[in-house]
Amino acid sequence: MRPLASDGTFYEQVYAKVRAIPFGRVTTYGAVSEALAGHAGAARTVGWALGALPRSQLDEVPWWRVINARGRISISSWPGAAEAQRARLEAEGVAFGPDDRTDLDRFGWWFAE
DNA sequence: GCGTTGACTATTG
DNA sequence: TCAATAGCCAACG
Repeated sequence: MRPLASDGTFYEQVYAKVRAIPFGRVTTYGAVSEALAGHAGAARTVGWALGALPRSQLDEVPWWRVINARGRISISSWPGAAEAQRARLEAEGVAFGPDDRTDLDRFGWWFAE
């Protein structure tokens, strides 16, 4: 994997990575960041990139499969996004615990697994 | 080219 | 487990 944006902007690569997440699996912002930039420091940039995701791409990029390191949804981008994300994940078979947390040991997916 | 901005993460109390 | 802090990086204005 190339170190950084060489085939487009960083967040376009984020979109490509997110598209690679298989059905029924989730990953973390830090994992995407590490897969792209080689370190987890750009995790915020990943979130920022997904926040800049155009509506036309919302159905093509499975942004809902990207959550934080705790297996939790902490979206504040647009209202109702967290509920929509949870609904989509549950539709894919991803179970949420009583604390709205997913089991990363079961549903977590890493690019270098 | 610089300062601000975040859908983050790790650490500390 | 939660809250506050600090470090982090790329895009935007």
